[in-house]
Amino acid sequence: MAAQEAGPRLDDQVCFALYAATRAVTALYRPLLDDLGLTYPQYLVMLALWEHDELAVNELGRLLHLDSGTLSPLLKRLEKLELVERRRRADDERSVRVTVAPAGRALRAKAVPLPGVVGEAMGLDERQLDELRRTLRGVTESVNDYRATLG
Amino acid sequence: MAAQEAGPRLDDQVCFALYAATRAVTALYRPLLDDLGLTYPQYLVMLALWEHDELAVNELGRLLHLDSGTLSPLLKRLEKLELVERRRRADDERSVRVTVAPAGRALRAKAVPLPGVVGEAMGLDERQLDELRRTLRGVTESVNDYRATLG
DNA sequence: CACAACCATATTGTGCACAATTTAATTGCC
DNA sequence: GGCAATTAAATTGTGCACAATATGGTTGTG
Repeated sequence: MAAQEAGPRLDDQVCFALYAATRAVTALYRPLLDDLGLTYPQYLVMLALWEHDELAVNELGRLLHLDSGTLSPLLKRLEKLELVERRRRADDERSVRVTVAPAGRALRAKAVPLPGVVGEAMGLDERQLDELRRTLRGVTESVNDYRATLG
Repeated sequence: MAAQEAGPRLDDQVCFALYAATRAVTALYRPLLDDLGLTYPQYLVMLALWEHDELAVNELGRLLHLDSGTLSPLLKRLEKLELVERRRRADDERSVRVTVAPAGRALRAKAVPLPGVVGEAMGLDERQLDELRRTLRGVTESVNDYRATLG
């Protein structure tokens, strides 16, 4: 009954399944996003900005679970592409507000078909996609709560 | 009926849920793996080697879906830590076979409790974990097949 | 007002991922 | 045997992630 193996096995790990699935999906996005001139993390930032139109760096970080070490250089690249604008707030010079530039707004139309393509490639129906998303959000929240009890 | 939004929304994206869950789980692993002196990708490599004892770099790449650009420097770091050994095959000098060094074998015992901790932190029971793993593997395979048809 | 505590962002350094190229060895074909 | 095609790793360059630290601005307290 007891496993002969003296340790954890690669294929038993849910974490590896997660890791592999994430990389497969972002690899699928890559050629599609190439047409928009974006990387996948840049695409996520644009998604957040298209929805909110204006966000401080720390608000973006809260939405995407990313810190300034990741976001600062990424936002500079988006700025150089003229997709976003960054401006220090007049009433609090510590804070940088990020807004969508005209070229960034125009890009949104090209992003509309992406989720459809990716959803189809995943081979799940609407209900399964919904359940997977719910499960993953539960895992994320549960793991982050658990981490908070340690750190 | 039709969405008012003119584009995809961040929270609707299964891909973002995947991305967030993967990063949360690897962040949970990080302090645990610090005790073993490993990063998460290095841990995956050790998992594969503990199971197979000897693998060529391209076999390792097939198992983990990684290429030599990622694996070569990673394996050199593991070699410097004296956890693995790398040796060119005598009968085919192109191929590098990677084996577990004594210190790497000893490390396996310390890795045994990890999956239990992580499983618990995810807040899913055995059956749910199993289903999630199966779903994720299906997604990975389906997406990779889809990518292959694009070429 | 001075100044410590705090806050938001930026910078530095390490280690993945991955595309593209390079190097070196092997195989296939004549 | 000679030589093009193929194969396996390694290298180079870009862009995340993230820890640790630095920079500069703001707030609270005496």
